Amino acid sequence: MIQLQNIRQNPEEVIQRLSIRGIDAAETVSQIVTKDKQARENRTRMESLQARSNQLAREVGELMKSGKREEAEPLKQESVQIKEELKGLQDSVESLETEVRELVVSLPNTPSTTVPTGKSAEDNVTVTTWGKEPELHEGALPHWDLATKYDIIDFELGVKITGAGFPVYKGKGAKLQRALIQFFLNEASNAGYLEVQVPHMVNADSGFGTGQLPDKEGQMYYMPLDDLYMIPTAEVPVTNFFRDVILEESQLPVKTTGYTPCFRREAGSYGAHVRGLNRLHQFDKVEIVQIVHPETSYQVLEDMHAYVQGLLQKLGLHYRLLLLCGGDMGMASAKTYDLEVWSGAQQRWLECSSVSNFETFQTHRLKCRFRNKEGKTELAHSLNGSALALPRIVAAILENYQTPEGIVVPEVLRPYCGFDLIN
RNA sequence: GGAGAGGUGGCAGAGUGGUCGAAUGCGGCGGUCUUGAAAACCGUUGAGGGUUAAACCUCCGGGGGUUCGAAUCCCUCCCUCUCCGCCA
Repeated sequence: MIQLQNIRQNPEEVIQRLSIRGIDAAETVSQIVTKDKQARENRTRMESLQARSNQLAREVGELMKSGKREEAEPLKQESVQIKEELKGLQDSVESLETEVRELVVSLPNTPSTTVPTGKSAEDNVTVTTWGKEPELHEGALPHWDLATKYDIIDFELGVKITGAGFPVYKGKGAKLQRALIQFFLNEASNAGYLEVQVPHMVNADSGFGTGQLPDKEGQMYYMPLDDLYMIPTAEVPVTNFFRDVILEESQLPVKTTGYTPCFRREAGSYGAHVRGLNRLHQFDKVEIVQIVHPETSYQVLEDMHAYVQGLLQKLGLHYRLLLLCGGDMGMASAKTYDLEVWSGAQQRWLECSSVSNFETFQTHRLKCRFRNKEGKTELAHSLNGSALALPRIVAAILENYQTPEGIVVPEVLRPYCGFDLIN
């Protein structure tokens, strides 16, 4: 969440920054400022009463010790009175602070000044495009037909055992999937990320820490019996490693990578563009996460999308890099790049990675700090990116590498697959 | 699922209802000593809020209660560990 201190000190700037997202936060911000001021005034009074109360208790203690029970009586009386007064004050401070907190939590992150203003995907900026459209042979098929033709992904079987959006990968389809995971993890390790395996369910605290809760509750599968959520991305468990952690400055940056399946309810997103692997309830993804010094986070953001581009290039997939406009970014992000891979048979771009700098939005919620040179604790910055999300990569590989003889496996994956053609 | 134990500062581990934010040990940091290091010794070392700086306030799993005063007593919830059962 945004730091209250920022709102307090620069309300105008916060409003201005949020306008990059196309939202008008003036009303919310002014409410926050007003209520915060009130809360602080009440808190000051409350604390001076508490100080008096503590002092009285000490004095009573002294008197009791030295046997002067009678002399303690008037002090006790005063203490009881203070307690009466305190009760109301405490309630008001608590409710005011809760209101302030809820308002602050409801605000999305303030975008970086380098983020283009805009409301929807149409205002995103294409930064670079790499490679070119593959020339497909006559009768080229979309990946869902290829999946059936070569019997490598069984959507119907998934429907039977679970439901729509839970495909079953079979044979070379399953092996291709495994090869990609292996390839991505190895690349990440080589780039200095610590590989981890994490739980696929998280508690509510973790969901809050990375920004999924309370706002995106409906996007996660929830198990009420145990009060746990299926992870929508490895970002959630991995970033929460650093909840309530104070790092030494010398430990930064902390780089972590993990493969997990991701579970998303995708409520209300059924339609023409969700066929095949385009949008699933369960999919595989390798994620990279970094906790960094605030001064370096924007450089790291550039490094991270460059790293992801490297993966796509090694796979030989035509892609483009987008700088998201304010309105198309997730609420926790200060700046996001998306990578979209070209889907040859569908003739459209598919998002396969999203790389974001959250600045202190997550670390503030997580209380993830580091000790700076002055020896004071300071919020770190967090970033993450998909490296990569598998289904759309699989879709692109199947479609773009198809030939009349079968689907050619990209060179770099052959050692992992153990075959070079799907036929 | 059954039975029991426990949740205190980075870790370990004390704590009689009354200067306890909390003994002690380890670790960390600074220093003395040393050519250097180790050892030894001395000092220092939780977080958040607040203040120019202090004062001061909050926090001993969460929430509620008793009391002038709660880490300590009561209620409640959560979590962890051990044993048994079941099981990959």
